[in-house]
Amino acid sequence: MRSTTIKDVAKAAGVSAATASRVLSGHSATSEDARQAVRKAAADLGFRPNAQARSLRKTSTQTIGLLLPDVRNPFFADLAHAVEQRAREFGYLTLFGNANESQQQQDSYLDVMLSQRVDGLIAAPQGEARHLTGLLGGEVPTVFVDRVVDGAELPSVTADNTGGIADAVRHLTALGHARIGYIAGPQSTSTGRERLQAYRAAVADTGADADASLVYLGDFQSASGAAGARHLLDLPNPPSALLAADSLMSIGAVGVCNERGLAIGPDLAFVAYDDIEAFTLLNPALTVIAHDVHAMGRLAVDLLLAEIAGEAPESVVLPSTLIIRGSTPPLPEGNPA
Amino acid sequence: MRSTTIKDVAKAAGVSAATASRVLSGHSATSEDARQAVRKAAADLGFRPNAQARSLRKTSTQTIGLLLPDVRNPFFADLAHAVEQRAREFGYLTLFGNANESQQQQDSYLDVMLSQRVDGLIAAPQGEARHLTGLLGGEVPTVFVDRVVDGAELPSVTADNTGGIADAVRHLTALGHARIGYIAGPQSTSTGRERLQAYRAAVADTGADADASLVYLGDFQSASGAAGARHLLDLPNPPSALLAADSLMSIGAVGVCNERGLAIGPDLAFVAYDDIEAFTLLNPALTVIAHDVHAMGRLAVDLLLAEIAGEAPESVVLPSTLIIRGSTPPLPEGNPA
DNA sequence: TTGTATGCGTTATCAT
DNA sequence: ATGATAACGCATACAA
Repeated sequence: MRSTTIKDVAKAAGVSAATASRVLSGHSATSEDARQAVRKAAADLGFRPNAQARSLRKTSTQTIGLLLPDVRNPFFADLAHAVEQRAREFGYLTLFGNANESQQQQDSYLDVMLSQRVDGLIAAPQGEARHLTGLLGGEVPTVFVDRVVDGAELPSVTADNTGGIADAVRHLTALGHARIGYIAGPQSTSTGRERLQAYRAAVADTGADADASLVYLGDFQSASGAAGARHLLDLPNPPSALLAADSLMSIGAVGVCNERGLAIGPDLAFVAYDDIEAFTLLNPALTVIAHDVHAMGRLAVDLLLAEIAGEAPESVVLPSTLIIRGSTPPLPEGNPA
Repeated sequence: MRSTTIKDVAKAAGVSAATASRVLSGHSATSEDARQAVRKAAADLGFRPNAQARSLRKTSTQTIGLLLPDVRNPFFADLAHAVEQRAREFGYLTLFGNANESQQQQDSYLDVMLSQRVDGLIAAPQGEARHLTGLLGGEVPTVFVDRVVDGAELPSVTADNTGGIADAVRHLTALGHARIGYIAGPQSTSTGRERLQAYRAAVADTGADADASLVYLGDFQSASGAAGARHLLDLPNPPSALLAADSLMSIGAVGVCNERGLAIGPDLAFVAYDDIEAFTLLNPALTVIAHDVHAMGRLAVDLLLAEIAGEAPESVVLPSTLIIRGSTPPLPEGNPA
């Protein structure tokens, strides 16, 4: 049951292991005879090189680690796809870890990936710098994607959180909304923090109501979006517009509105973060803050490869685009007071 | 820049590499003194064992491969999550591959995973038996999930495709629909084939219209769902109900209906395959054929571990459940002719 | 062009 | 309880 090794191939081909290795990796000079014999023997025996042994000898594993908080979030699923396809173009296998929005699982995956000697790491991290840097103290080239960790001086590819949220708030206040409810992401993530800060700044800037009870702290999962919507709609003086900080929380929040027979659009304006196809199917379709996820994943890989090559790539911030749809219609009752 | 090895730890602790190894893997007997010294040295140096070297020496890698056709499909994203979490419980790392609904990428990932010497493989395959078995000719314990490959005698965890589709067709005909449009999955997958066959059988069974033009062959991606809807709605004698064979094609199809101002429910009954949360947000919410994806992923891991342990686990078929929602209302115009 | 010998980092064997 | 040594499978430096 032991799998065939290069020695078996060499023996069958009547050459030394070294020659077999040379033929199979196609590097050094080999004779036509040797090539034929070795190739035939390898095919006959179904030889498959042992990647472990190879990467023990070389120093690279041709493997990158991708650490994501939640694959079930369509944004990260798309990101995973983009990263994996791009890495594949360069001959890298993507080792995928799902932290499940949990510190502990994140740390444990980080540990495993470093043990696996991935050539590089792409992570959408959470938590604090000393935590992470303790783990990956310059051990391996790393790029942050979507999220960053303050104080960790690493290249990153992120979205313009601030601009996206500001656009959304401006759009809503321009429509006449003075009380905008905000379902925030967890403050243990940079995106959660930045977006909340941007919301507060934009509210202050546009003169909308800065009532602290208009903010609900969620956790980027659907259920917390539902809880947030309930909290905000139950307020004595409920908001006339809702803004949720990611797609899953948006789904939860919209579900609650439907339950209550609140018509999104006429009764309540709604802006979602991240553009997922299903949002265009709702009636009305949701206004969203959109990003080029594909570019994000692609760039993350490119930056990582540059880093692996010894360069010091610049971080990239991708633009956010507000896509206005039916969920944020002009208010019928006229202009803001 | 070379990472610290067990020899460095041994030297710092003033013991041999063998003793250091014994302490760190906690197997054999060691003295208290040795344990303390080695642990301290390892911590000080930030020693992280090289998994490559370890699995070269042992025969296992504590790694399983998961080969999926498309992470961006919410069904497979959920499945990936379930598999990964379950594997993790048993100390296995999941090596994840996205075949992108492409034979070629599937084969290439299979090759890489076998080279990486995964201890087992969970795959939602496509294509033909000789193709796959050529690749994984008993080399590694394997379990099929969701899809199977005919002729490959391997344990599998699948859903009751036939029952799910039959329920849906019966439900629609009971409502009075005689012409049911079907957007099928690719016939290179077992699920695509089984579901189409089930549709045909159920149509014959219930006496609905067996017009071959009511079937459109899609590819499990959103765009083909849209194309299918257009094709079917443009028929001279269009169907009064639509059934799509997966969630992404459902999304594409619903988009087309919206574009055309066709009201799902009143104007056109709709049943989607797979229950994704966003479907409950539509107005009306979609009737779906649902499955317990989490159980599917979990079971796939359990079967695989059994196989790795040398057992011969039985295949499992999970039930399908028809969840009736607003997209398939009773027809106002009375009973079928 | 080819073979021999050595080492990658770890653990199992066999002494002591 | 511990140390020296060999071996896992592969790729390369060096010799021939």
